[in-house]
Amino acid sequence: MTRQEATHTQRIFLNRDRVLRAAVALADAIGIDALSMRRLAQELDVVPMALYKHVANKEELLDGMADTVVGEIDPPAVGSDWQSVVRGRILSARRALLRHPWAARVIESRTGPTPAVLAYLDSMAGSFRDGGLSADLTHHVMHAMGSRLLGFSQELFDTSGPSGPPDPGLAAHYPHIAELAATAAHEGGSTVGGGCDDQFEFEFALDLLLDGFERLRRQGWTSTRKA
Amino acid sequence: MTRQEATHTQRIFLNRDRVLRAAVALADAIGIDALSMRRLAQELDVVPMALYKHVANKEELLDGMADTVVGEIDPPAVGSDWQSVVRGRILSARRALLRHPWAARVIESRTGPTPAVLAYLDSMAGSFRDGGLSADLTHHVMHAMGSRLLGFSQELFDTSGPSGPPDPGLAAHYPHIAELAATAAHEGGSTVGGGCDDQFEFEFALDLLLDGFERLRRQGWTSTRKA
DNA sequence: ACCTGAACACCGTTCAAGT
DNA sequence: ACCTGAACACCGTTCAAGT
Repeated sequence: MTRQEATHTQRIFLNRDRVLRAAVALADAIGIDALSMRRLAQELDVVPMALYKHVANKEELLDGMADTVVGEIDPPAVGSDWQSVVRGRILSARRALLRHPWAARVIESRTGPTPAVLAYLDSMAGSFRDGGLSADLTHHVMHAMGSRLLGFSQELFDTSGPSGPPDPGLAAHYPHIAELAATAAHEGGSTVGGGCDDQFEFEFALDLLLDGFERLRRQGWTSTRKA
Repeated sequence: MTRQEATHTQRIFLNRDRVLRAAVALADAIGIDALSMRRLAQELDVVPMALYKHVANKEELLDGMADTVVGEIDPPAVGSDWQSVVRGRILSARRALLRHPWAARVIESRTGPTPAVLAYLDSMAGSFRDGGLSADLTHHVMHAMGSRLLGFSQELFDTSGPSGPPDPGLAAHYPHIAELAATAAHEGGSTVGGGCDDQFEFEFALDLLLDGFERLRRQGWTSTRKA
């Protein structure tokens, strides 16, 4: 079959990469809950079962989508102190997650780490070790960071959406929360309903942790449990 | 209809509480993925549509299940320093989540905070304020804690399951991770495959954060952004 | 080798009807 | 008032068949 015939009949062969990239784009467009094998097949002008030649099942599709997003994280910077390297990489991971709002939930739902996640975590562990943290401390530091290593905000609820005017009943039932909300409104400066500055909160928590780790490193901290 | 007749015909009327308690018990038993409206109805010896008189839809059922678990968290201790109060409450929340392994995912999937979560967060904010943290600092501290306030481990993957023997190929591809795994194996003392001490890692991260907050409080920290 | 069609065993939810 | 039965519009996935 010549290229012209292929173009004419619109028979472009599927492959794993095309499936994954279409899945990522579709999830970006319609949300992860609306992404079904059937809907994805429709997007690729193909019958649902055609997908199963390139992906064992939906879980494997989600694995591939997670790895696609993790693959977008920038490589580590060189020639900086370890805190800058780690900080910059995590902020890059956060930007990747913000580009694909469904990605955090998908990564979290994987039962085990995918190859790209393992590679990323290995690289991050290397950055801590290169910065002079012991293997012992690096281990606990990686656990303490947890999903934040991949740019997860770890907030309880997505505050980025439309927050509307503050509920007048809220202050009566939840006085302390109302007080904090008022604080945010004053600080934000811009729109009152806008709520919190997610980027500020993310960096506040990140820097608090990194500073804590550096303090432990300087103290020569080791876990006190028996060997 | 007398009570005997009611007993004989097994017609026990449904109500919201009975539905929620059955849902929690069923999720504990068969896992959250297997919990469907149809399966829950079957457990209650009722036709699926009977549930919709007591719960608007499945989302509202999940809301109720989340609040049931959050309601199990112990009240705050009295007469201690703020760090002990907060720490004890969060460890209680963690125990509740460990009793209901599905709960973290369900709470996280709620689009907004449920009433029990709001009440809990308000109470926690109060504990920080009573400890002498400013409203400003308390606000950022609550964000920094995020889901950890409710006992979430925030780890990337569930390390508590059966971890099996270490993959021999892992050391070759991911040398830094292999080194950390070796550290954990030595420390754990007990079974080599057992992996990490989740409780230790949780308390390590928690105490690091609480210590950081107390340091900021002593310094009289305020967010430096314009008012 | 790669794609198709029909079917299976499920979902959450509606609607109109029963008692 | 509370529960039921049947149906609708979906799922992920199997299997045997097409080309």
